[in-house]
Amino acid sequence: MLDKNYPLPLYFQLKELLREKIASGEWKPGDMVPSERELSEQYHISRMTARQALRELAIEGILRREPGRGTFVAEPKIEHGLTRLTGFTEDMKARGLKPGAKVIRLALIEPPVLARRALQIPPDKKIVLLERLRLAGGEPIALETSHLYFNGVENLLTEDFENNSLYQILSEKYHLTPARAVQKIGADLCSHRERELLQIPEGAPVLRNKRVTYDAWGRPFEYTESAYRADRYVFQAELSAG
Amino acid sequence: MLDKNYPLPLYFQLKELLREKIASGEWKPGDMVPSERELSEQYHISRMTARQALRELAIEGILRREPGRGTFVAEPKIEHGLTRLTGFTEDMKARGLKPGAKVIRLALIEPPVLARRALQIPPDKKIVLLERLRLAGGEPIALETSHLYFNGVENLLTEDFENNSLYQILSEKYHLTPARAVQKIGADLCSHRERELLQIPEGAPVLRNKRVTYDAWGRPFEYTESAYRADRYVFQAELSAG
DNA sequence: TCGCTATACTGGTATAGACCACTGAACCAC
DNA sequence: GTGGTTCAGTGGTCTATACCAGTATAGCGA
Repeated sequence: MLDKNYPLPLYFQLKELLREKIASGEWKPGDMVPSERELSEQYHISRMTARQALRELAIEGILRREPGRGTFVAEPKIEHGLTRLTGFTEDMKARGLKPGAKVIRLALIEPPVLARRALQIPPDKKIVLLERLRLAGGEPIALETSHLYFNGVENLLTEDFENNSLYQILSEKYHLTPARAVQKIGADLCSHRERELLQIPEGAPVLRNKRVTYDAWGRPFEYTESAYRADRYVFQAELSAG
Repeated sequence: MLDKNYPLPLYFQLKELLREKIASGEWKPGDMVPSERELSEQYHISRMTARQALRELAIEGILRREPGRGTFVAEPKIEHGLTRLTGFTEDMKARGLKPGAKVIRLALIEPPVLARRALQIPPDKKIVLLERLRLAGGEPIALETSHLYFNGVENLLTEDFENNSLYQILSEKYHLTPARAVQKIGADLCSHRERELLQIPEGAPVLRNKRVTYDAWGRPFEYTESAYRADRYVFQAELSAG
């Protein structure tokens, strides 16, 4: 029941109550929830108060309102995918998998052409190349080749990239936080090298991802090419109009 | 001024009016906008109506509300690199290519399981299946299989989908505008059927895309599976932090 | 059987009034 | 000056009521 003397607003108490009904499974996706008028009568509150609770739950994506029909429990929300900028580690955690990494190569090199162009690197400058086999639940998922370029990038050569997320190290030790990224996603057949490292059959498909990451001032600092096992990984994207 | 007889709701008219003040630069970021009570007196509307306009603009990130102080014009947003929701036609035009389509199948059918689940279709209801070979510059690019379900969907059977965009027809004739979509992008090898239609070699990779599209009320109305030629197409996404 | 209409719902919009907690400034006593 | 009180103004919450357009259905009439 709702309590007028409780410090929390009535509409907020009602929200929690409705949320609980859905979380407990008493109301299932697609079910109609009581109408605004029913709720106002049942809990002795005004229609506008019931309305505010329903409206906010609808904005949160928990309910779905249909004029003339009623208010319904929405289908379970799928996690945000593409629009949020995350690295492999955070990505895997969000999918409920334990992320891992095996460093294959970590070196200061002359940048390849694509990286030089993407990161706008002047001639004679070197970059750090970090190649890692990415694991989830102990299984190889992707081969990640990162090209990094910023002031003092050579300090990265002594970091431990097997037990730490790249973005975590960049953020905590170098005050370099990714603000924006552009990525291109394509399909391809695996190369011989990828075939061996990812333990997939010859001629198996892979998802290729090329990503350029920018800091808060719009400076590109990371260009990463990844090859994901197609049988273990899909990109998820949420699009919106306008 | 606001017009009670105008078909658009008063709070909506007020929103547009306030938006205009901000867009024109009359009100700058950080400025305080008139209080709810001032607006209700000035435009001869109730406080709740003014409140709804202010609340929605705050949700959109255009205004910032501070209890006890007032409502202010928000600082311009930094992010907003959201992926835009478009169909194949608009997508190809944006890439500077001439889009085309060849209808392979257009029929009223029992929905397959995946479509039934995605579109929340009750038993015994039929849907429209539209299978098209999509072209760009005369060359086959993708095989698109759309499942459509909404009130009056059977009228789609007489539409011309070779010379008109699906979203254009839905929007203009059925007042159905896509507001949100969730898509999953993966890689795979082409099937025999795709191989023939897309004119690619056996064992060639394809990009697979499964998309569920929702209208402004959050109702799913389209579930589309597409297979893109990997040698002709890449998805591009812009990500932002936070 | 088919199509229409009346009816009872729904959420959306709108009004008018009320009290609350909080902010900030003016004021006052020390 | 400093610390308190008062007070007007703000957004937040809440009640009660009203009408609208859209939806679903039961029942009637041809």
